[in-house]
Amino acid sequence: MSRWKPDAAGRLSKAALELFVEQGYEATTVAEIAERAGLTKRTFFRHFTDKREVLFAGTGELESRWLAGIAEADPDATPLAAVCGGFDSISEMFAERHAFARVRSSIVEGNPEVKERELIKMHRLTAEIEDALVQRGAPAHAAKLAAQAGVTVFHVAFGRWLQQEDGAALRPLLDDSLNELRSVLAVG
Amino acid sequence: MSRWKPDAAGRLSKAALELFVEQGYEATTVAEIAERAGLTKRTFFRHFTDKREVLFAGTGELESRWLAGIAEADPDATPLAAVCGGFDSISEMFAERHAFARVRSSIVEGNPEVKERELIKMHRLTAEIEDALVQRGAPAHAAKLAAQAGVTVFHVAFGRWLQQEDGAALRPLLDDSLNELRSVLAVG
DNA sequence: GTCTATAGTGCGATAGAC
DNA sequence: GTCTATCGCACTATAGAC
Repeated sequence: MSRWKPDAAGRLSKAALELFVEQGYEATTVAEIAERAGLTKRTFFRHFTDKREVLFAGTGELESRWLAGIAEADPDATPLAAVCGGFDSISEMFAERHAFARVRSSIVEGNPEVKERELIKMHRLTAEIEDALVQRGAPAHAAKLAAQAGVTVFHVAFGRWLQQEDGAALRPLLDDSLNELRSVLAVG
Repeated sequence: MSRWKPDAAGRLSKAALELFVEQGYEATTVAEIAERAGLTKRTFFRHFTDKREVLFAGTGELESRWLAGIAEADPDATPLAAVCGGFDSISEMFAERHAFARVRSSIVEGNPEVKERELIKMHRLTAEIEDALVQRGAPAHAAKLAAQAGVTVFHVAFGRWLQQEDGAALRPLLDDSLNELRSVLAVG
């Protein structure tokens, strides 16, 4: 039996989301979040660099799944095919988190400073995908464009998934989104 | 004869860029910028909401040219064609600013807080392009994807243009970038 | 932990243009 | 007289140095 309850970071994230819903993001202090999680403010800052960051606890998993998907793609696959290689795994990851994702999204969209952080995270993710493609031997330009296209496809599909009332699968929306991007580019 | 020298904002921008090159962004104070422009700190903040913003004085022109290009596009043009409608005007705008753009870019890339602001500006621009496409009657999804594709194309082309030592035209790079995006999406 | 420098704000005064 | 761009000064908040 360990001395502390497990998953301090998870408990902090959960407490934070609850409080943000109850009283709003700005009105919630780090001390309150820590208290609800049965921890101290100091411990909060050991796990998260700042208050915004508690809303990005899951970001690392998206990134690692996506990059793993690229790493596992057929070495002969095109850059775009490699980028899409992680879509199955990503969709699985979100399968049980639809309600959570909707709540989280409403907080992010409602707070410009959190939204900013999200933009930066997405930008970093794009850069890492690009790097991974270059590692696979993709030409620099193709890597940049494929990475950006993949993130756009994800972003659009994810937005549509969030708009759904029910938690239907993300996976088909990713394919739809990719096909729509293709047809948008095909004409004109 | 008016009481003040004209173009206070322009003088502030110029002074700021010079000082950022000479001593770095962080090491330069707003008071120094104002002094070099023959103005006071208080006046600086009448023209720019904060220190970062002085590096985005030209952003509005890019935006207005791009949106004007969309507005002037053939009503029957596809969303993507409309998005590309402003490329001529945008290329002209940068024709005489290659050296300036390279210097500015080095400052933006070297300062995370400025880079953040740039990401946000790009995001807003994308949203405005999307809105303009919706105004033209484009379906919501197509508008979002075409806007994002257009900004990606611009971003990639602009990056390549900045890397050039000489100030060759931006225009052909935009076409190249669009064609590369098409071929990246065509396969895989 | 304290101190300092700087970002950024509020507000009244000024000196013209109209 | 009003309007506008600027100045000047006192202020707060905070990040970084020490």
